Amino acid sequence: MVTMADVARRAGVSTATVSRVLNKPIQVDSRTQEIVRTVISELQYRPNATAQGLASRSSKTIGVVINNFGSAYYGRMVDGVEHGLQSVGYKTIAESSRESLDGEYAAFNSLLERQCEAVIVHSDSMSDEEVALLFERNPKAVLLNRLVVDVRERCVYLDNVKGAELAARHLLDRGHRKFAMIEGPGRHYQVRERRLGFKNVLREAGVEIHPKLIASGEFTYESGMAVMSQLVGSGERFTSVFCHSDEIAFGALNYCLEKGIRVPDEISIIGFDDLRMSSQIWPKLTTISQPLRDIGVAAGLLAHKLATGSDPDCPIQQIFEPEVAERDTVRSVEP
Amino acid sequence: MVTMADVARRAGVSTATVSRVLNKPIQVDSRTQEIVRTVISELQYRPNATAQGLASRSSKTIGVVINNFGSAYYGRMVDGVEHGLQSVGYKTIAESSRESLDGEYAAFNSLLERQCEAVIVHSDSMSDEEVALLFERNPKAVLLNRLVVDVRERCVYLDNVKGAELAARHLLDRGHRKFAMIEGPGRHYQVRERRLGFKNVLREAGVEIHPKLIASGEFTYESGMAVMSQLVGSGERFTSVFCHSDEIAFGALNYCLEKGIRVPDEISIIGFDDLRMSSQIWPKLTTISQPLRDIGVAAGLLAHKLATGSDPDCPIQQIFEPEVAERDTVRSVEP
DNA sequence: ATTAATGATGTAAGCGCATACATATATGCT
DNA sequence: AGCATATATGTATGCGCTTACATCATTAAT
Repeated sequence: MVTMADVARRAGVSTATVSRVLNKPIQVDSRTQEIVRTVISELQYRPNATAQGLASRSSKTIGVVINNFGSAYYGRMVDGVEHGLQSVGYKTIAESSRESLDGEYAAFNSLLERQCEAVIVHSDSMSDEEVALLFERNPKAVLLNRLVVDVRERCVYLDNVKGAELAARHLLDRGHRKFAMIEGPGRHYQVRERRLGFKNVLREAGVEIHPKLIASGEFTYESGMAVMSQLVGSGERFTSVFCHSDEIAFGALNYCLEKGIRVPDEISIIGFDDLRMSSQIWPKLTTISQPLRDIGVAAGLLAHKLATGSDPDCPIQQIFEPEVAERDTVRSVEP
Repeated sequence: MVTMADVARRAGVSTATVSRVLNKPIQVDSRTQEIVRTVISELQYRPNATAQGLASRSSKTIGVVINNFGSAYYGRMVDGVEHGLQSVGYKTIAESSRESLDGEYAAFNSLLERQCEAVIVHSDSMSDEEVALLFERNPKAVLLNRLVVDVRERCVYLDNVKGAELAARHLLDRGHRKFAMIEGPGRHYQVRERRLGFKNVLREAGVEIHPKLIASGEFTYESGMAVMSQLVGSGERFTSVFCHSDEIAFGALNYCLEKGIRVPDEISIIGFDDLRMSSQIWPKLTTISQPLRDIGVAAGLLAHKLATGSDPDCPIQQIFEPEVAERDTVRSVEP
């Protein structure tokens, strides 16, 4: 490994000067700068970021913990985080929790040990109380796509209640009165919010949803399929179903198509997330869209702000608004 | 920040002892171990991985450069890498190239500066020569899901030629004789391999493919749609189309469905990749499946082997075999 | 010409840790 | 009791870098 000392020796200067041409070039004479630069490239010198971090007590990196890398949902957000951070000269380290509570803590700690100056957490397994406690202990933490009121100033998230309200109104406006809902697992905070928003609107509209037509499963295709089958077999009739995620909606949709139930003619389906695939299937899924990448960017910038204490030029958006992506799986019915 | 010295002082031992209870606990008396451990948790001490890395000259981390985080294709592999490395006590840092050649070099260098002991590269933009040169200069590099013969001992990849051959035979066996092919961008090595494999089989079978029915675009849904439209409009008839990726196939499929062309009744479609979505759409896409996650795991282990020089228990698989995922977009025709 | 200010560079300390080596204590053996 | 060995701990150096401070050479101001 070629070190700064090697460069310094060969260039006939001190290591301090080498360090300066790398970090504060204004302070050094342009001629010596040039010498040092050529030596650097001759020797293929590469600064040791580890040593830089130790010496400068700043790693210029921010961590993010996600559930896994395999799903595009997390990927889009990490993409955004990296993009936002890059614009301010910071690096990103993503670590996955492997879908477990312990994993979330482990990843969080690991990122702190790696000297991340702040860490962004997408927690699916912690309770609100656990999040609040963790954040109280760690002031340099940002919560990704979730709201915990005790630490709301460090949350960047979609308004899930509003998203579910949009879904409900969308169906209501198109004449639907017989609803079903496929929820995600109750431990997820999004599930509680989306349930709330959906029911709010129905209540206001004076429409009932039959208890048998609310069922829950995992946030997966397979689960969506299974739960849809259960709903259809329940004996209760419904003209539309609100799925808590697009993955669930894909499963529900495919169940229908396989069973010859026409969508949207017999049953309308509306999802939540607006994954890229949602507009690439047939029929195209009507869903609630959330700007995952933008949310990631904002989280990155907020984390950077916490890390550096610097105030950015423009305020950082923390609450993002969902929209209805109106496509082909919802039709109008006679009320 | 609480350091080792703080712990040592409070526990009444030297820093060396603290370091030992963390790294080689066998060497220290169980009673002092306990004391140190309680002090550690009292003080909430967290070892500084940066300093550890500097002092031990080993970061125990391996880097991986991918095109982006937003697509599940890369995500699956990163997932595998992380999984494989975790099993040997190594960490992963993924960095994206933002889809550019410069980005690939930048990410590679950045990972080296961050003291990764090896780096795994998924390069879409470098030529074979560029890869070979880079790898010659950097012995601790692994090429992900691509073969460059000059450095074949450091490649972990799918046999793309065979994959395309499988696709061709699958169609041939079902009576198809009029083929079309939608290629990805020619700069990608996979494209060259897949084209080769497909043509190989057709040639052996003595079947011609009309030049007008070979078209290329990007590895995207939109491009697949556009190119399919072009193919259909070409005037040449065909009963089946081989798409170089599932994304392309999704586009082709949706073009057909929107235009009322029945799949597979009028046109059969076969893809390549077997993304998770491929079995979650309707009709389910027949495609060539590649074990992305396993490929990632293997790449991680190979990188670890290069980094440590240690030989793993079992040999590391470098060539992975594709399979036909037979589903609902290919039908048999009368020859 | 003298002094002060400015600019360019060097000196040296120290970031938090691992580890080779030295030391001290306990154990086993004859 | 005396020695060799094993076990437990401490001492001190250095990993590669940044940076406060010191030094020296120029230049501007008086």
